[in-house]
Amino acid sequence: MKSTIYDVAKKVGVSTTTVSKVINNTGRISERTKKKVLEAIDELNYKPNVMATALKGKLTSTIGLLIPDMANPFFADLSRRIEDEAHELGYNLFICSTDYDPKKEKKYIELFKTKNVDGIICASGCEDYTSIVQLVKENFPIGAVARNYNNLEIDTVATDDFMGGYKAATHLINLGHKNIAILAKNVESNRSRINGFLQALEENKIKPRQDLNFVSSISTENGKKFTDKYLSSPNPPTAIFALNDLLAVGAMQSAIERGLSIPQDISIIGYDDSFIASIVIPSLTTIAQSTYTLGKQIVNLIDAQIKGEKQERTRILLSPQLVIRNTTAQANL
Amino acid sequence: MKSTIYDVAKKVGVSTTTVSKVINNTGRISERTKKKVLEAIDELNYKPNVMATALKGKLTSTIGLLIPDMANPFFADLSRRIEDEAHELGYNLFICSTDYDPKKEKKYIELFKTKNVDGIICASGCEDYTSIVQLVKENFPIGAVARNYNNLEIDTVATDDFMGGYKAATHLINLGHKNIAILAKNVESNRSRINGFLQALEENKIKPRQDLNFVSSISTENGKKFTDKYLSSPNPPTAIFALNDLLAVGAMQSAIERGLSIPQDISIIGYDDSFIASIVIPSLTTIAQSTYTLGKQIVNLIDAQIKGEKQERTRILLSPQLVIRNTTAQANL
DNA sequence: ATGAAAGCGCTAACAC
DNA sequence: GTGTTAGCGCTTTCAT
Repeated sequence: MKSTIYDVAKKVGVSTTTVSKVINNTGRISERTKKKVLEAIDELNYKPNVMATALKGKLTSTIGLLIPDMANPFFADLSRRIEDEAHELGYNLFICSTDYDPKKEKKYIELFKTKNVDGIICASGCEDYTSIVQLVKENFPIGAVARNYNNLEIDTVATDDFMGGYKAATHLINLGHKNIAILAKNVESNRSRINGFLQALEENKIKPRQDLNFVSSISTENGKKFTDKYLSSPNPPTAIFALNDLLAVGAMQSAIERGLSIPQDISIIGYDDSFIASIVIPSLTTIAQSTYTLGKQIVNLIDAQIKGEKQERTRILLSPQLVIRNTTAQANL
Repeated sequence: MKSTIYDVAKKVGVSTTTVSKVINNTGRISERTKKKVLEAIDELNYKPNVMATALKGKLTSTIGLLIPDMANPFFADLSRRIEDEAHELGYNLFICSTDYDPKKEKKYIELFKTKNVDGIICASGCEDYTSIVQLVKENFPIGAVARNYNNLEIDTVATDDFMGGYKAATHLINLGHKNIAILAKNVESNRSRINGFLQALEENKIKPRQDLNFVSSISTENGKKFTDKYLSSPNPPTAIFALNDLLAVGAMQSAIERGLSIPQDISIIGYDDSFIASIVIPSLTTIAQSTYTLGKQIVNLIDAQIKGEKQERTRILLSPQLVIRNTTAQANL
């Protein structure tokens, strides 16, 4: 049977109060009894019952993590980084995949609350983020990662999406591309990237294509399907900017199936620099977001918030990096 | 402030016992009061406090999941399936990555216990599984997925590794390959696959290569490195059996870098059929394990165990499927 | 420096 | 059909 604080108290011959005090390092306890209590705890292999502690209003050392989909390599990677840093700081993680569905998001947030999580990290990027707003209002410890809610005062660690789009476009433009198609899902982060992309086009007096259609979900299948459409249009692009590596791979498949050589006949650039970017052949030029920094920073921000160490909110915007590999080259005009 | 069972009781004008009874559907309550209580619960948006319920010895509706690495696509996928089925049944998931380290496994299991999880699903596959044995002894609800502890009486859903190895070898042998190298990590599941592989070789009177070296960790880098070694040996293989798709991709990279054509010059077969198998070009022939079935079944098994619905343990062995794509062809002798 | 006692929110005998 | 009461394991005043 699991030993309780009573067992420890009885064994040492003190009250549970005393034991509680040495555990929490509160009040004043003589070195002698402290030592004896510690020994007893060790011998009995006593572990405080989190349920009971939580019931008394203390923390549970648990964080809830909301992501769109664990099976998406970028988020799998990000989750792993968050997990590592969270464990480092003594937290356990509840992870829930929302599939960009605000209903699921809401349901999971309620779940998190009934389970008394100390804080919530949100990377889910639902278009309707009413639930998040609500949490902020309640002053519940919450942070956003890889998402940038501009109008919300919330701890944030994200990459600069506008800059990412700008960098991708600039790279392609410098290679002589003027006819660039876009592969994207219609979510806020992607719209920012597209704005950055358009800005670079404008600065170079290049008129954007008018046939942008958003994919319904992020998958290689959709990347392929939409690229097929672009390539069979009357005015096929010489380059494709995919706002996710998975979509980029779909674009590659489409091009190859049509007998096009990458990057000689068509340039393709992805986004995220997930591991698949270095796996595909030719390896994918892409815009990198550091899941490591993203994960580490947000956990520390949330931790500080939970501990009440800071009142003001912090917004960290990381600079995305262009990683040039083998899917982009001089435009073949 | 969050409302408690007392608030509900007061509002309706009954005792907390009555409220508790309608919540748990125990005892006998008149339809009239039942209805009134339910209404009050709704109005106050009352949610039972899990901590308090758990303290009374009830379940927490939480399951702990142990996997080697969330960033590994196979396990990311499996986790997602488990997550979906678990939510379906009303469970929340704690996920921890063990990196095949028994120390971490032990630590996380203790963590799970202090957090009062109802059960644990283990896919971590540590060589030293003392902690798992201990759990079984304690009669703690536990199940193994994608792992087959032969000598342990434990709920299990796994694919038949021996059969998987056998099928891979047979496919290659039928294509005329006699000189096949292996890429694997030295863990139990892989050793079973290799045994199946060797069995097929023996049945066809083919002598296995003697230069098998296990990789220290599963990565494309290691797949590439070890394939480099095989291909520069005096007697390079005509086919490679990689016990993980990631390793297979590394093998592809090595072959391509040496100017070999796949599958004309060398055949490569992977394992798992994770999404990367259909992403790489040429797409990868591989042995498929159904993460969907694996995940769904183990969660149901654990659920039944938690609810005390079954005493005997079940071992489900799924049949792995050969998925022929474009990296295997007739041996070029 | 230590302990008695109340109470966190809930459930389960047991009584009526 | 409903309520009284004790207690799950712990923390925290408030005494001493």
